[in-house]
Amino acid sequence: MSTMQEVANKAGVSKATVSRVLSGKGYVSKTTKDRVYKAIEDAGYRPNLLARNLATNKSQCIGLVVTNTLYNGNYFSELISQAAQKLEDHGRQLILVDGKHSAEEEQEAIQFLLDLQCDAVIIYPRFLTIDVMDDIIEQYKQPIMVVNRRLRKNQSQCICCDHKGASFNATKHLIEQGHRDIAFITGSLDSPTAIERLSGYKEALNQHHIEVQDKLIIKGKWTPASGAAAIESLLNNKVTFSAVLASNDDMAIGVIKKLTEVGIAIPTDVSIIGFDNIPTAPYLTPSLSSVKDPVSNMVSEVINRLISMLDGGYLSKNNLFTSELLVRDSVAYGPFWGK
Amino acid sequence: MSTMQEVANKAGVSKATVSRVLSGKGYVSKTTKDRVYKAIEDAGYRPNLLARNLATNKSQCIGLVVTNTLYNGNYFSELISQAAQKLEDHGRQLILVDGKHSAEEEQEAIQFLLDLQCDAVIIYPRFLTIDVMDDIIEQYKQPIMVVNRRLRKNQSQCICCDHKGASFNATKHLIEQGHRDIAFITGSLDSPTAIERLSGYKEALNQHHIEVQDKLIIKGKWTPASGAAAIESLLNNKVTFSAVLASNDDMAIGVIKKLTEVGIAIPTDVSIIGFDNIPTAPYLTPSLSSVKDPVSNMVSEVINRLISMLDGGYLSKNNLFTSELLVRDSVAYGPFWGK
DNA sequence: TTGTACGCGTTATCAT
DNA sequence: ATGATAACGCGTACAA
Repeated sequence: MSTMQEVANKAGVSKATVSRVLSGKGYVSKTTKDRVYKAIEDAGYRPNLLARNLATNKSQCIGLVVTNTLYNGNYFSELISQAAQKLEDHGRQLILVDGKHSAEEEQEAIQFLLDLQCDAVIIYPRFLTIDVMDDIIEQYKQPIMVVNRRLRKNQSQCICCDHKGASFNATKHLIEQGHRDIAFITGSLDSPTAIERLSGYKEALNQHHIEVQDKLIIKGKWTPASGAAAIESLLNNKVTFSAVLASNDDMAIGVIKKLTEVGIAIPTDVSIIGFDNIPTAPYLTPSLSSVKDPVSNMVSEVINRLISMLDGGYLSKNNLFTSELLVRDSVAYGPFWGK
Repeated sequence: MSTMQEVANKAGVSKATVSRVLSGKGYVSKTTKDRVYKAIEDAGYRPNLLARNLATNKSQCIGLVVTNTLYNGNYFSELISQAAQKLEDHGRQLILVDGKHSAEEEQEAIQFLLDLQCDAVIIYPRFLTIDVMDDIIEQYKQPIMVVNRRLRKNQSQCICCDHKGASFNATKHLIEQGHRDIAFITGSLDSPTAIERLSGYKEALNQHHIEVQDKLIIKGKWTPASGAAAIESLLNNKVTFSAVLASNDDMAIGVIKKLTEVGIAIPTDVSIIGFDNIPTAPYLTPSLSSVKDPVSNMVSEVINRLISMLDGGYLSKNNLFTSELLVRDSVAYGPFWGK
């Protein structure tokens, strides 16, 4: 409301002095300091951060771009709360902006944050290609980090997860349990993550000399409804399967819902594994096994690295995080893996 | 990177002309316009939003403050995605900042957004008292709207929901189903919402001349774990109950988990209702009935009203939204309400 | 149609 | 220890 100049007038000093008091830099006598504090109080003065950031070329803000198509999943809250917490530890503010639902809009969101002079930007891309991101990174002076994509040129600016290996291991686990007809529900195939998970599944089958059957591979769209639809199409086509690997937990939940609806006992007849497991998942899907995606670790690492670029200090070189297969003890439905 | 002045030099014109080209305001000849566009392209120019906002005293940004203790619930994603979507429709950017986990920090978050000169701020408060919020609202020139709290002084700046009435109705429904011993699990009692829901429960019992039994009222903390713990203590103390009203769905999920663990058949032996139901809930808790909290409607209304204050146009006076009891058809577990 | 010059609210570099 | 004053990058009356 009131400006620094007005405070200065009230206190009978100059703008410069008020600024010194506020920043704590430079000498200023005890008495005038008190006068200034009082004037600030009286005026109800608040600094205009736009002006400050413009002058200092710093903002203490770090931007995060996420597509709103992710907002509805379990994944999102984990991502956001982790990022907010971690940045809070380093005295930074997180600014989340909506990446909306296209590559263009994701790019606009990034540029908005950069134009706002955020100190750094984190991208959790969904539609943007790595080439475009590589370009953007080189175009701007602010550090930009990409989560969950393997960049081509700026490899130190990204963190990713071995989705293929994770999927391979999950499939291998099912095979070792004796399964041969394993249905696979893909994510949206315009997503690299979905592709990697599919290829891990295929590779595991190949390595165990089990034929990859096209009819066992159904396209999903990450949502519970698409998981349910996928399993329904399998049933309608009378495809035989004894296990399901769904490309994320939401779809696995849809699968469980559909199977129970038609009277198929989950643990006895079919084994199911999902992906992306987050902390609250055990409550939502008590006996669904899942491959934990290391979001938290990745976000944490990304932020550590950004802070180190801004402040100096921390350094690490871990670019690739691994997933962990969580086989849950069954609770409500009996043992999942007991054949 | 490069400034408007540099673009102007490249194009052989003045800053003002570049500015005119960018804003589309004022006359500028076709030929120079083209020269300027080319210069902008060549320079890779991007406007500095800090400077622009400082000069215009507008930002096209609307801030939202939410405690990160909410980030992990289902509620949050619904809230955020709704807000982002709605603001997108009006050409505004949503900026989410972390309200962290105390009244002071919530207040700091608000002031941060205001200091950033956001055009308006939306608060979904968790710890802040209405008195403090009333003060803040009067202190700043930017419009501030509060969701889910009934302000004392600035009643037109808030939107809320009749939690008490909703809880009353849910309880009444259980009573009409023949239940007499209805356990109630509260939310964190430092939350007004939790208090209102508790009082609705009590009032419904009173109105039906059913004694309020203290041993049936257990304190929870909104989390699934606390719901499970609550039900466990009831069982340990051999308290008789035939229905459970949990103050949110997360706790209800914990209740279901615990009951199934100890071998109590949910639908046959006990009826359960939760609160806050969000769109994806049917997949998470297929047969849990729930009282739908009208978050979407409230957020939508708040944003409509803000936009109208900023742009003019829309007007509405609906300050109080009502909840709706959703009794689900059971799917996996048999009929919930069949006694 | 275009250019000049000032203001936005700070910080920071000089003198004093 | 304090006060002018020049940046910061942009918008905008006003003049030309």
